[in-house]
Amino acid sequence: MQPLFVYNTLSRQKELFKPVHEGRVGMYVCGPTVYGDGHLGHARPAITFDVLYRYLMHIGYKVRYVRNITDVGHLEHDADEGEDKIAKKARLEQLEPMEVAQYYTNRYHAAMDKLNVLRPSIEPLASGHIIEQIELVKKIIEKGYAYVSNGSVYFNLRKYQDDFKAYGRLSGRVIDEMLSTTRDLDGQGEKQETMDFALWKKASPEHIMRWPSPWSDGFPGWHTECTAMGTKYLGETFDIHGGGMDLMFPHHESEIAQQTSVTGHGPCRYWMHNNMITINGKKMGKSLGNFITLDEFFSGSHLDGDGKEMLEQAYSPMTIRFFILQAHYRSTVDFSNEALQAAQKGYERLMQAYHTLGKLRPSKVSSVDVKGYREKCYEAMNDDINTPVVISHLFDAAKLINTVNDHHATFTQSDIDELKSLFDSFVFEIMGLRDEASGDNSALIDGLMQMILDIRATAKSNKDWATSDKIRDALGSLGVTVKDGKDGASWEV
RNA sequence: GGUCGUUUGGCCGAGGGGCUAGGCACAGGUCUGCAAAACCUGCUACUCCGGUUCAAAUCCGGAAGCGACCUCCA
Repeated sequence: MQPLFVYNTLSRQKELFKPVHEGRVGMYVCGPTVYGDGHLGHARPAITFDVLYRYLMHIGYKVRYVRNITDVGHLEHDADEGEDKIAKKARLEQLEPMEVAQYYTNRYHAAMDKLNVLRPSIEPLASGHIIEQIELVKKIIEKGYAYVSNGSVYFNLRKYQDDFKAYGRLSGRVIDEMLSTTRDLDGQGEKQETMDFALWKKASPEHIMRWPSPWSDGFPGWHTECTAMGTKYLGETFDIHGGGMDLMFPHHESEIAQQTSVTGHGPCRYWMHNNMITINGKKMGKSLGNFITLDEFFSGSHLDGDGKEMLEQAYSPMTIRFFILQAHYRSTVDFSNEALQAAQKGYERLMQAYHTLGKLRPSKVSSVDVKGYREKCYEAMNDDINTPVVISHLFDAAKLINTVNDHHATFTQSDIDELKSLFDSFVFEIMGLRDEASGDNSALIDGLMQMILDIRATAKSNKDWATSDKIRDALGSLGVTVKDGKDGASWEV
């Protein structure tokens, strides 16, 4: 088993990963709120934890990966009055709330499939676990860490903090100070302290998403679903909880509080957070209105607020995936056309090298050392999933492949096999890249292309440039590039 | 205002006391009827100011820029 080190937000350092149950991993990642199309920012946690999921399986773990769908809706920050995102969208579009949720869930799945993000083991819906959330709230009340106020239930943060002193540990916040400075208990509405957060919220008459509960017809607070569903499917203590950095506070902090108030400890051993994607240096997000949806990337059309086209071209799903993997998950990545185009070129270079590898003829002796790449790639992955370094090693391997192809070095068959296996493992299986160029009827196309290139070779040997150029141009207009080399012509789409 | 993080070459982006990151772009060369690809060569950077050290982009202190989260609000 590879020694995997991951950065634990809780301890602020890299720790050797050791699962609760040997050989098995329970992983929970905060999924999307389905009230709008997924954008580039959604792709980051999905891809980051997809690679972690793939890697854990690759090194031999049996993984249960839970990623929720929030279809109950968090309240809109700037909503008029206590209306949640999904309910608002539904009202505006004259739809059932669940119709909205289903529509965007389908769209999310389609986009993730294109990005080659594996479906999690369990993808629970918040709306399907209202009972579990009510049970959770009951337990918190029983333990004395919540109070009922006018049909709503709030978490008693001060009592929790007095007993556990844990709130703020994850996000590095000093909550005690904040608590002691917010003293005016009057005029705060239903809450005893402004810091208290809702576990159950009574629905206003116009609020259309609602469920019965012991306290009121209403809906669960926005941190309860992850606690309830995480516990249900992964147990009271599981291994990894992931999500975007923006969820660290208050969402994950509150999850810890809820879970700790019931069991005396937090939900998991390792907290992992991916950083944000920025656009012109600013976080890409729904609330800022500066996001570009994934479908827009795939189609190459996005108009910004001023009606200006932001995308110079379409970017394929694998270009997006490669772009994200070329940065470490804990760094911010800034969107730009130039960076995306560089990613596309790099991705294509890697894929070309893989194709070239399949065509190489082995020599009796090897003039290079192919060993070591695999070990270096494992080393990088074990060092907190350092995909950019993995990629750099793979580029080194790609260069070597091209060198051999140009007859400046030689491979034995075992060298070729080793490199093929290296690419299969790290490029395709672990990093989840897909070869977009290779189609299904590739055998037929290969045959046709070979024939066409033979004709062209004949024309060329007769110095019939008109014919050879015509073939090349015609193929070019179909998107097929002809590349003349020393050993004859090859082609690519 | 608070907390945390970040600042690397034309661009993206790793690393993190002495040793080449890698990719993209660009320039020259090899190959080629031309072009493209590939290969070779070049471009060699760490915000600023102090300090520690034989040695700092890397550690310490300070400044500035940028960002995230928070403070209002569920």
